[in-house]
Amino acid sequence: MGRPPCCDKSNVKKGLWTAEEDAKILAYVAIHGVGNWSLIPKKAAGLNRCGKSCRLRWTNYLRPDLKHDSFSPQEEELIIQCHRVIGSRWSSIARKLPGRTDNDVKNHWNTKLKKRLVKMGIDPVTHKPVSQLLTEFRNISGHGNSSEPFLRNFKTEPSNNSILTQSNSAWEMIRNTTSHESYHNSPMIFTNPTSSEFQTAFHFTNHSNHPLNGATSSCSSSSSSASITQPNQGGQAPVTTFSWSDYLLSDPVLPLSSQTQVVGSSATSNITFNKNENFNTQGESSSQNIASKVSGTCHPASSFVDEILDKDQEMLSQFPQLLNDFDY
DNA sequence: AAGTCACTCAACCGCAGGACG
DNA sequence: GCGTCCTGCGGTTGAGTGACT
Repeated sequence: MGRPPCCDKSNVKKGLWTAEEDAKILAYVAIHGVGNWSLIPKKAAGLNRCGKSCRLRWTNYLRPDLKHDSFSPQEEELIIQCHRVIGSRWSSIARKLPGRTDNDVKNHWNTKLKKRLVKMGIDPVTHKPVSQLLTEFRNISGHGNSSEPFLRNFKTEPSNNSILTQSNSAWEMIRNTTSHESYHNSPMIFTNPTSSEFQTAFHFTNHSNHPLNGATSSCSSSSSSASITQPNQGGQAPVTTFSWSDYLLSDPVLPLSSQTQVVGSSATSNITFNKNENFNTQGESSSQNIASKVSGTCHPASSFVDEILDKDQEMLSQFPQLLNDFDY
């Protein structure tokens, strides 16, 4: 038996809000304050809206402290940096941007920033250059031979065409690819971005002196990506020093600490997170899933997750202020 | 001028977690 | 411990609109 609906949906208005409805919300808040949204249909006469819908209207549009102008370059850069570190935790990102809502940030990311990164050859999920992802994928998939049909689907020359023609994320494709058959059938074409494109990209994502640069997380996004690497500057070949593929393909008997080196753990950061933030739930299950698919055993993946958890603890212990900035 | 397409963004949906009785 | 209510969150949808053919 499921949970009953929050209101009688057949009797409730949906869709865009009118000025009159907005006025009723404002009047209700002025009298009763924010909260108890479920009481609105009873207390605000003539407002035939679900309380949940009223709360959303207030939160995303009517709140007096909201900005309604377009995002500044500084705000956009902050969104990108935050997304690189914590992924699609829009409410957390929005708290760093006064006057912006999670919905604003999410929409702006999906409509502008994600596309911008893709155009620059940056995977918007991992924030790594697509070429680097492909290199790593070759390493873990055993498709290092360029004569493989899969790799022939990837152009390596710079092109004016879009970087990713059919996917928003190279990593998405890699995640979704579970057999050689699908590799071979993949119609996607990847191209290497030019150096200038990379330089433009890293204007946003990798200032060498940017205080955010050292910030790494066990889960760079909500996806299964879990590599802890820093993109290189200026279009040079990126150097992966800590990749989940290391765990998937390395000898599980050897101590992991001797096989990997984590970058950024000694750097400073002003992107900070609450200690209660659970970065590992999705990444853990996903990486284990990938591990099962790729290696047929879960040992390397669980070691990988353990290592990530350790590194998270290490990072947080080094930067106590990390525990305070994001409120949940 | 009309039709189509792509884009934006407000709003909806389902789920999860905390508070409370 | 359990059920209910409320709130918050992230993903998704679809109406509106402008650009393009």
